[in-house]
Amino acid sequence: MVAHISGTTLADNLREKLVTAIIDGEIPQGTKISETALASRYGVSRGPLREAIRGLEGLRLVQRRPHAGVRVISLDCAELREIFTIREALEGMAARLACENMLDEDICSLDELLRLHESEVYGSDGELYFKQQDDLDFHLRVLQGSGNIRLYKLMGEDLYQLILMYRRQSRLCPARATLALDEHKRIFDAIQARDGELAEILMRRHIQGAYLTLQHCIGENT
Amino acid sequence: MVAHISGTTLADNLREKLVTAIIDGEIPQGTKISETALASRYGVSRGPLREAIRGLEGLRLVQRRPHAGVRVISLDCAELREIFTIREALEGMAARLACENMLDEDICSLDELLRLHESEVYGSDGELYFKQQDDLDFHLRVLQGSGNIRLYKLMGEDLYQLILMYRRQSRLCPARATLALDEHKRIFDAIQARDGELAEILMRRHIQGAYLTLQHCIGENT
DNA sequence: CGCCTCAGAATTGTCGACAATGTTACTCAA
DNA sequence: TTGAGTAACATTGTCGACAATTCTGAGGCG
Repeated sequence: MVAHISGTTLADNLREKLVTAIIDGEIPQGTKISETALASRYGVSRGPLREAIRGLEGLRLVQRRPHAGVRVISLDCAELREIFTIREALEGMAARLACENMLDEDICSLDELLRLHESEVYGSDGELYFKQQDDLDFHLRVLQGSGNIRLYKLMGEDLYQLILMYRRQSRLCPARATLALDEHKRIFDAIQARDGELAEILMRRHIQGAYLTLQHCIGENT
Repeated sequence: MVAHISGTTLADNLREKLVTAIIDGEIPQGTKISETALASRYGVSRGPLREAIRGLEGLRLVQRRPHAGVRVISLDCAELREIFTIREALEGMAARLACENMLDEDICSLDELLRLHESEVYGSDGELYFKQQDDLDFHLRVLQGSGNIRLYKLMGEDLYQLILMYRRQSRLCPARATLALDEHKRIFDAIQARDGELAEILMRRHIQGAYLTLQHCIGENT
C-alpha cells in the first residue's frame, strides 16, 4: 500500500525524506551512499533516487564524485563558521529590508509571536526543543517580511537545513533562551520603528552571538 | 564521434551546456522545455537529461511543476532587484572577510589585475565585453579572497549565472567602465589597508551603483 | 616487507520501454 | 453558440536491464 500523494513525484518525496534523514543524523555524516541499497530501502527504483540525490547536491548536503558515488557532507567547525557568516550577511540584509517592506499587520502578527514566545520561556522551563522552533519561526518571519522571495528561499529552504543539521546532531546546550528572546524583541523594536540600519546591526550581532555559543558548545562536546 | 570527456558524466556535461544555453538566451526565457526534444537535440537519453534539469532546478534557472514540465524562468525587474540585494549583502561580507583573510601575495596579484584592467580601459575604448569579464574577475577574486568557500560557490557558481543572463540578454550600455574601475581601486585600497568596515561599505555602494545603472538601462530599452 | 599489476566484483551511468498523468480537440446537448 | 464531458494524444514519471568505470584484493616481483 504505497501512499501515493497526488500532485507530487517519487523523486520529490524521496528528496524530502533524505533531507530529514540526513538532518536527523539517520544517515550519518560522511557516509557513502549506495544507490542500490537506498533504492531498495525506500522501495523505489534507482531513477527517482538519482534525481533526488541531484536535489541534495543542489542543497550541498552531499558531495558527488563522478563514477565514485556520493557521500554525505561532514560538518566541521570551519564550515559552521562559513554558514553563520553567510547567514549574518543575509539575515542582516533581511532585517533591513523588513523595515521597508513589512506590512503593519505582519508587524502586529510578529509582535504576537514574540509575546507567545515570552510566555513560553517564562512559563515552563524545560522547553529546549520548543525554543529552537521559536527561534526559527522568528527568523523565518523576518526573512519573509523582507519581501525578497529569493532571499527567503535561499535562507529558509537551503541554508537552514544545514543549521538544523548542526543543532540536531550536536546535543547542544542553549541556556540562551531568555537572551535570544530579548535580542529578538530589540530587533522587533527596530523593525517597528522602521529603522533599517539599526535592525541590520542588531540582527548581525544576534547571529554572531548565536554562533559563538554554538561554537563554544561544540568545543566543549568534542 | 562523441567527445567523451573522461572523469565526467553525460548529465554533468549536459547541465553545463544547458546553463550556457539559457544564459545566452539560446533557450528563451519562459520557454517550456520538452524532455524528448532536448534529449534528441543533444543526443542523449532522457535519463541524464532529467538529472541535468534537476541541477538547473537547484540553480533556480528553471521552475518545475510535477507532471507538467519545466520552464525556463523569466527575468523581471523585481527579480533582478532581489538578486542584486542578495549580492550586495554577500559581496559586502566577502569584502570584509577578504580584509582579514586575504594573503599578501593574493593582494599583490589583485593589484596587478587592476593595473591590467586600467591599461585596457585607457588603452582601447571599444571593449564593452572585455569590461564585463574584467568586472567579473575582480569580484570573483574578492570572493575567493574571503576564504569562505561556501560563499564563493554560492555567489560564483549560482547567482552569477543569473546576473550573466541579465547582462547577455539585455543589450546593455555600461558607460561605467572608468567609474567601476575607480570603485574597484578604492575597494582594493581598503582591502590592502585591512579595513574591513570600509571595504564592506564601498563594495555595497559599488553594487548598488551597478544595479542602478543596469536598471536604468533596462528601463530605457523596454 | 612493500609496491605494482591485473583480473573479478561491485557500483555508477545510460538507455529504451512501459505506466501514469496532463493536455487538447472533438462531440453533443442545453 | 457555448459549455461540459470524454476520448485520443502528448508529455512526464518510473522501472529493469545493459554498459562503463572504479574499487578490491590476490598474486607476483623487486
